Order: sequence, then C-alpha cells, then structure tokens
Amino acid sequence: MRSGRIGIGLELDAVHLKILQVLRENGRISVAALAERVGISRANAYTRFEALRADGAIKRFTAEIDHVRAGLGITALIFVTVRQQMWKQFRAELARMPEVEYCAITTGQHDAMIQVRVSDVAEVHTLVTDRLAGIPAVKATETVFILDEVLKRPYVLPSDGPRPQRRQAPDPSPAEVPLGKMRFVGAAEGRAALRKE
Amino acid sequence: MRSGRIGIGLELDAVHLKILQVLRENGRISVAALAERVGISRANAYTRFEALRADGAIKRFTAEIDHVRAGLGITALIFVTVRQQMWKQFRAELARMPEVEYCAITTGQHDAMIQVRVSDVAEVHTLVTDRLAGIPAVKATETVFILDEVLKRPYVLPSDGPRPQRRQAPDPSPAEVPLGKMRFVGAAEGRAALRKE
DNA sequence: GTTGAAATTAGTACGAA
DNA sequence: TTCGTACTAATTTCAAC
Repeated sequence: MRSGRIGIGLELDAVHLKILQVLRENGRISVAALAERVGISRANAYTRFEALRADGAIKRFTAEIDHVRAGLGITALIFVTVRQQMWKQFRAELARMPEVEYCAITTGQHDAMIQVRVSDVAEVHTLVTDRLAGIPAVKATETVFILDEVLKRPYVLPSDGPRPQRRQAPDPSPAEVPLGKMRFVGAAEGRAALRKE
Repeated sequence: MRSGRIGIGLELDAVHLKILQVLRENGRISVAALAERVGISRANAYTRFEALRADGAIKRFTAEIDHVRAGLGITALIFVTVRQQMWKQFRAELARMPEVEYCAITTGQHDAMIQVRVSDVAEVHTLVTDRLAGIPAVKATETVFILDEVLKRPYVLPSDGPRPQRRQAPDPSPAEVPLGKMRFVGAAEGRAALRKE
C-alpha cells in the first residue's frame, strides 16, 4: 500500500512508537540491540526500521553538537515581520544564511521567528542590521537573546508519558487561576494563507 | 590534558569540524565511511570520533522524527512570564510536561519561551489554561501557533559557509535600511542573574 | 513474525612512519 | 599524531521454520 505518497502511509502502532523512542535517544544503536530493547525479533526490527525510514516517519539521523564547544556560544531569536507576498524572497535569503538554525512562520504580531547561533553578540547586531535589514521582504525585526536552554528534547512523541486531557470535573474549589493573563494571539490581519507561498 | 572538566577541553581543528559536519547530516554513518568522506585513516577517525564524544562536543545521536506522521501535527510557542525566584519550581514543572520539546530563557518582555507539540489545537488551550496557569511560578503567558517550519538545520557550525563579518566599507550609496524598525530587546528589569537559579 | 547460520562489515590492537 | 594492517567481535542478510 505505497501507491503514491498520499495519505497516512504507515499506521504507527505501539511498537513503532517504542522504536522511535529508543532511536531518538540513541540514533546510533544497532538494529540488533534495538530489537532487544523493544522486545521484538531482529528481522522484525529491520523490517520496521526500514519501513519507518522509507515512510518518512524518521526523517534523518543526526548528531547533537555542543554549540558552545563548537565556538557558537551566542543564541538569539529574531522575530521578523515580513512584507506580504515577499515570502518567497525571504525564504531564499534565509537559505543563504548559515547561522540560521531554525525558522518558523507563526501567528501573532510577528510573522516569523528565526533562531541564530553565532560566536559573539556583535555578530547578532551585524546579522540583523546588515543582512536582515537589507532584505526588502523584511519590514521589521525584534531580537531577544537566549540566556539558557533549559530543556531540549530530541523529539516529542505521543507515547511520551501521561498527557492529561481536558479536566473532566474541575476542582470543587477552583484555584484562583489568572486566566485573564493567558493570551492567545491569532494571526495578524491579511495573512490568511501564507503557507508555501 | 583532561584533568577535570574545566576549560575548553578539546581544541577543534578543521578535521574535527568536518567530522561534525558529516555526522550531523548522517548520524548513523559508519566510522569507516566517515573516515573516507573526511579523508583520514580509519584509526584516526576512531580516535577523533571517540574524543569528540568524550569531550562532549557531540552530546548525543538522535533520530529526527516527523511529528505530523507521529500524530503531533500542532506546534505552538508559549511565551511565559515567570515570577521571580520561582524558576526552580518552573523548571521542575516543565520536566513533567512531555509535550514540551524546547524551553529557553530569553531577554525581552517575556522570561521564557517554550515549544510544545500536540495533536490538536484544543490541547494547546488545555495545556495553557489547565497546566501552565496552575503553576504558581507562571505569572502570564502568550501563545502563538506555528504555521510552518520553514527551515530546520540539524546544527549550525562555524564552518558552515561564508559568514560575512562586519561590513568594512559600506556601500557608496547606502541602501535605505529601516534601521529604526530593528529593535533589540534587553532583559526586563530585576532579572540580572536568573541562570541556574 | 521468529530463529539460526553464512557473509559482510565494524571495532580493536598493534607496529611503523 | 597519523597511518596501515591484521585480528577479533559484532552486525546484517538470507534462508528455513
């Protein structure tokens, strides 16, 4: 049942998820050892491993590198407001900036968030004023520095432990939760369908 | 020269960086194949590979998983304002939330940014109002959704291509760069030393 | 989906340059 | 340090159950 590339492709069962769970913690484990840890035969492990890879559930294997040791101790987030209908150009420019590790299009007052890693704070300034500001697609930016990366999980999976669903019966004496302080920010006006522009 | 764990430990040369470059694109490559691609002997590759691992330059190997295929198609960023001197509690609570993939402490108007992956938008709401709002350390939150992840590099390295330094001689006719629109946001008041509280 | 054996490949331990 | 080789151990493939 791999006619094209449409649909769900592979239905992930509990065993698949367990394989992913092991693999994301130790991407270099041998399939034999993987089989043992998951509790299946080696042949089965090979079959499922290959299926996960072919299906795209596993996109790639990678080494997590200590950027500080690698000489890139400064991490910053740059929130970018992009001029409408210039997304293509913006994406193209991003691809040419090696210090950009991550870029996501978001709802809210900004249009995109990019994460960069450089060796010192001055480089962030150079990057934003000389490179980003020079892109016509960039209307405005807002930069914050990352002081500490508290938590970084390789990848979140549905099987990752208790996922408390919506509270069925609220506490008899509901805690004084400052709901008014919880804001959800939708997309800015005029940004209905900007994906894959 | 590995007395304790202090100092730079290992001085990374060009070969080390090339090894990291290969490994972050293909974390499961054999050391033999790695040696060939880098252009060194197998013995040397084993030595350096082990040194990078022992030194911590390579933190771990991991599988990149397609979260959509894994059933977690919704990604959101939650910007959190944390009550001073309650960071420890905040961190502890985060560790108990499996849907949190990333958390960084930032400068700017918020104190932390967390990235979560869930299966539907309703879960984000539940997460923020039921779980996050229930943590005393959390003063306020602001949530945005990620519409598309444009770029995701395994890890940025200093050797990743041309890193244009500060422009030596500016263009004769300087482009009309809206510098006034480029904001740098420092830490909020009273947050001098909040790392590792 | 499992087990067990053959073929291949990976990892280790040397001495030499 | 790095390289090359030989040796040992492990993994992957493939077969039959």
